[in-house]
Amino acid sequence: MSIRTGSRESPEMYLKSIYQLGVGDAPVPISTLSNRLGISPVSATEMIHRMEKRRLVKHIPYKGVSLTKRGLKQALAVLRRHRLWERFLTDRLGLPWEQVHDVACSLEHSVGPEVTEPLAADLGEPATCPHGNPIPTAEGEMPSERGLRLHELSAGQRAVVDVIRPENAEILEHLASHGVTLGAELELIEIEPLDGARTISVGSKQVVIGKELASCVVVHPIHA
Amino acid sequence: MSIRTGSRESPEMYLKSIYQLGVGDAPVPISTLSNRLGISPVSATEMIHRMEKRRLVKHIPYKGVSLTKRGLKQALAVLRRHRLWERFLTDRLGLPWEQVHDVACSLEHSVGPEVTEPLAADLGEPATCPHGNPIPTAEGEMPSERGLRLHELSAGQRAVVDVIRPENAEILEHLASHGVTLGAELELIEIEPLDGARTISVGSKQVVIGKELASCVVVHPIHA
DNA sequence: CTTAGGTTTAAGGTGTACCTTATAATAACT
DNA sequence: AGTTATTATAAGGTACACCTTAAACCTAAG
Ligand SMILES: [Mn+2]
Ligand SMILES: [Mn+2]
Ligand SMILES: [Mn+2]
Ligand SMILES: [Mn+2]
Repeated sequence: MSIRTGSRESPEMYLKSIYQLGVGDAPVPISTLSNRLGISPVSATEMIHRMEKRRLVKHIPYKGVSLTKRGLKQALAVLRRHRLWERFLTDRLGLPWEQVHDVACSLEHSVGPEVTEPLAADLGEPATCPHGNPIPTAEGEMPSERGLRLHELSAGQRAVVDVIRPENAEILEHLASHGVTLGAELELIEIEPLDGARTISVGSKQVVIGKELASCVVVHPIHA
Repeated sequence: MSIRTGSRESPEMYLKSIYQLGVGDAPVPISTLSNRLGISPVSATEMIHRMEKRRLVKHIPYKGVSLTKRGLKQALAVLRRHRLWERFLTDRLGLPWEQVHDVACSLEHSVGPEVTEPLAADLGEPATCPHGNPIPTAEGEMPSERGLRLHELSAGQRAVVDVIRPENAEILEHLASHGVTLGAELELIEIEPLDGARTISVGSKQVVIGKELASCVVVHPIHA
């Protein structure tokens, strides 16, 4: 039977986080990483050392970590699995979109391409996850993400919702309850001068959304 | 983010194995268990001790291990997940039946009922896995398995294949290549007096199968 | 009733993945 | 240049899940 647990989980989560925290080729400070993962900086450093031995990351002391070619490839593979499973959970099983992220975070470590690719085929090779984030290709190419954040719109502008990020259950649920879902068309009515809260109209309703929350919504402007 | 790996895998594999090795209420010797799992008896004993603290098993020294109510419930839940994933992999993704067992053995530890039950519904609440083994119900009831093994048939008897067990890739592949698949109708032609090899006819062909292998095939006799 | 063989415990290790509490080293800022 | 805050390392732990070798123990068979 051979049990061989292997535990790919933790290193894969580090890889994914490093990828997602990185902007351009700037190294990610270990503190940022440890913070995101909810792990002590000392433990994160330990893990980074182990991963460096496996040539998954490069650590420049006092600067941060960056992915090697191998690491990047693996990170994108995990991200692909994650988003494909999310699609499966919503499209095939009908789970609510605010719930699928956590489940997918567990499934993403459990299978290889022999399952992922047939799954992608069955789902019709989707380009994005249910929250609008692009799915890396099987070859490890990440489609470039373009788009404005909602808080970057100016008053009077109309736009369509493309992505919600991060994929936090509370955020997703809250936005959805106000009608802010993928594909929704909205108009920015006004910006509160003091706290930066945004009043938007979506559907027939008007909603007020804090600047913080507004920055979670990625849109593309339209002229109507 | 909270990484919390938890590692349900190993204990769950022990539970599943104890369930499958148990006949009736007889305790399973740890040597049998350690053997099945490919783990040293000392390590298995260690694990059993940990599981006993969690009230998953009861260990009677020099006799063996048996599942507690809690342990049994969990074992059947794992088995249900395993067999549902197998069905998913064959029915939805079209993976070959000799390959799905190993993949399912990884997936079975990754999700809870919030996924399993919608999955079961999507699959049409199947009663058996692709290899014919019964799927425990969501309530934790195991449908009783009845049926003769192929090596228990006498010459001249006709029967239909219900289950192949164990779900070993080589065994499955070999049998399938001879036309011995679920639902196949066969007739036992003769039994070799010396080594007990069975000559059977299946489809239009005649095949010789060792006694060992014949015992992996569960059938129900028919009168034709 | 003895004893051989299967079973358990003891002892000491490995590697992973986390923790805390220091202390050292460095980068960036005044 | 000196101070401060961040970052890294050192040291010592925990828990899991495996390993080996050796001694102790029980059971069941002879
Ligand atoms: Mn994950
Ligand atoms: Mn998503
Ligand atoms: Mn398994
Ligand atoms: Mn099966």
